[in-house]
Amino acid sequence: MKTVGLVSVNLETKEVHQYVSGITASEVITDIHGKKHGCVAALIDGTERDLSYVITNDCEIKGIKVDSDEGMYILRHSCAHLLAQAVTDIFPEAKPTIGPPVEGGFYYDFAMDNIGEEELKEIEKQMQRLCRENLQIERLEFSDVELKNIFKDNPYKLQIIEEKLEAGDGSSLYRQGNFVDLCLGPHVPKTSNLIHFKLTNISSAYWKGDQNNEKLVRIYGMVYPTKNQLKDRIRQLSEAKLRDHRVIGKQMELFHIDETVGQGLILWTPRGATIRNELQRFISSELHKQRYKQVYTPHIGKLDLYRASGHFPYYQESQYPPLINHDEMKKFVDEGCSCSDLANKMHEGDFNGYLLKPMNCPHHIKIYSSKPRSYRDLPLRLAEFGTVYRWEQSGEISGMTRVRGFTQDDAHLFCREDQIGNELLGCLRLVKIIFSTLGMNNYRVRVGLRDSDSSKYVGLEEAWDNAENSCRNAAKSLGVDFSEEPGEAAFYGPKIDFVVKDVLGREWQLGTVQVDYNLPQRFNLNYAGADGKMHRPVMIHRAPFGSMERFCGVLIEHFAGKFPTWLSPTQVAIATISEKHTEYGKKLEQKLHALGVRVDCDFSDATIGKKIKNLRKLKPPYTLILGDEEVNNSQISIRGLNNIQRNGIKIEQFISELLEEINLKKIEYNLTGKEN
RNA sequence: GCCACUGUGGCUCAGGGGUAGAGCGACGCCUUGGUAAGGCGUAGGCCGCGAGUUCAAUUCUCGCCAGUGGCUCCA
Repeated sequence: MKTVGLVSVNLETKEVHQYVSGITASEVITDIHGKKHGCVAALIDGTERDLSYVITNDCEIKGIKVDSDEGMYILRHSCAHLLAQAVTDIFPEAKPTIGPPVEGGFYYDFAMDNIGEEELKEIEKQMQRLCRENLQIERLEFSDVELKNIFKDNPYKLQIIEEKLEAGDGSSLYRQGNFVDLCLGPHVPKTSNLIHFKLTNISSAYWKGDQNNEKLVRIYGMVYPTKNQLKDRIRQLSEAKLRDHRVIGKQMELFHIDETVGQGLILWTPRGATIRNELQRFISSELHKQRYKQVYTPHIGKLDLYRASGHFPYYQESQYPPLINHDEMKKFVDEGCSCSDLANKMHEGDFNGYLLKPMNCPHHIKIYSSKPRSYRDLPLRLAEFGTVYRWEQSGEISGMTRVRGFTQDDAHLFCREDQIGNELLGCLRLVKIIFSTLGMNNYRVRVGLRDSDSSKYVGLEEAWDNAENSCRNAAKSLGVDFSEEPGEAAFYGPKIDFVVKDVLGREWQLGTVQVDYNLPQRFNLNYAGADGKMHRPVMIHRAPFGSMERFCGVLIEHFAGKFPTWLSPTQVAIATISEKHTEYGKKLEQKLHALGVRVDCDFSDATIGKKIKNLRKLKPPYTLILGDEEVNNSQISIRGLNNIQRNGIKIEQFISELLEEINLKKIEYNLTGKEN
């Protein structure tokens, strides 16, 4: 062995250690951190390497801990290989394609016949066997010619090799037992490192994500360094399932979707409508404070309006087809006009039908232009809970979060160029008030800017600079993390999006604020300036909730149905011990109802335990228990949703505390204290 | 839109070529009970819709509709 001294710098401590050339990364890390170093790979001179990597030169080395983000990705990636090994063991004809780690887990796509749940179990078992065999995972280097020979039966891998050749990335191979896969690595050292895994579901995908390509079987899974982490995640997922707004929505009777009404069309049942109504009242009062004007506009508009706005020509695919009037319909029928003729005529503007509005802006623009405007009128802020209809792809539609008819808490601000900054600030302030009132603090802000391809965008360069700076400054003023994303602007202006993270870790784009130079131009909007000349206003579109439907869906999951009292469809439930207490209960119900409190009662002859159990399905913040004790002393006993109990409360005290909690829109249930 | 899977009383689900079952809920009676299921009984279903195969279809096949998980798209 050569005895060349080599320097390795431990990045964490900046200490310098000397080793004999030919030592592995693993040995170095063990020397520095001890045997239980918890590393799955090493970062050597900034490049991720296997622990078995042989060091022959001076370098900087740092262990990659399994529970770091990088370490988890390596673990997941290795587990994807393990999955592929098990699948090819059981189904020799299956051709592995790609299997990357993703956030929360990994997947692998195979060209093979469809499989079901039972096969999935079989694959899991085989993976477990392979883990217990504790196979070494080793890296092998081959020339491209050799690689092509190894994968000669797998056209997908061959394609990848070709592309890698082109990119000059070089290719390597990883082997565990009799299984080899094309991969750059790094990987964990042994299959036993992967034992805490679970396959989660089977789905389908297309080669390279293109539906013109072959369809592949995709298997998803997750893996963790320890059994407890895996168990925690499984528990978290099953809890998240219980929070699913589609499940809770049914249980609490918040909304209904009926296939005879139509896909993606929400029927707000009374209890859900209550939540929506409270939210709308809340936002209306904030709009009033910010000197918005509320308007109402119809659900349809003439096709020409949307030809002028550009919505009809550019987004026809995602709209409901236009409506046409009786006379025209009759004329076309008499002419023996086919559907495609009709479509062509519509497209060419031969007749003027109506469109279900895909956006509210054209209507609001017409309100703006309904009379001459001067600079003194600006900013003009027009708000509407405006319902719009869009033809979402059928496979995309889901619960309340992806629908075809939805109501935006929309507004359009018409302002002067120099007012943009202030207006944006106002918009963001509004969003912040709303989110913080609802306790939704896990969100991030995305500022969408233009990229270098100027041909994609309308409006003047200087105007864009101004708008982008205003967006940036407004986002900064919020005091939350924000990212600037070039290329994410709309063609008509930069935008600020609010992305909320739910309990499952999924992200939902809710609120949005967008600057628009396009529509004022298309509709030739103007105002008289102080200089006596006509100027063009700028528009800002903004919707803090996005849509009432999606927002309520996300809120249901956010609160797991346990809404704060001011929002809860049932604020107080009343359960009596026996028939003797019904009269007292009814009086109390009337009193609360008269004060605007939403009450549900159970005066039936069921036992108190049963009544509580049944009422709990409505998730009322407070359940009042009324028996002899309470009736005789003009008292109540309160049982909270958190199961905390308070007895012997005077009715007047309860009412004043309850009303205070509702009026202040408190998030916590104050009357029964905090859960332990 | 594409792929796979699913569709049985209000809800959750079992069953399966000979026209249907459970639990919860609803309703009625008994019970008058103190904090997550008291007892007994009754009603409720064109087994998603339409065709085909069959002596016979809720069950098998095809088409459609809808839901679920993905892919793709999202002004």
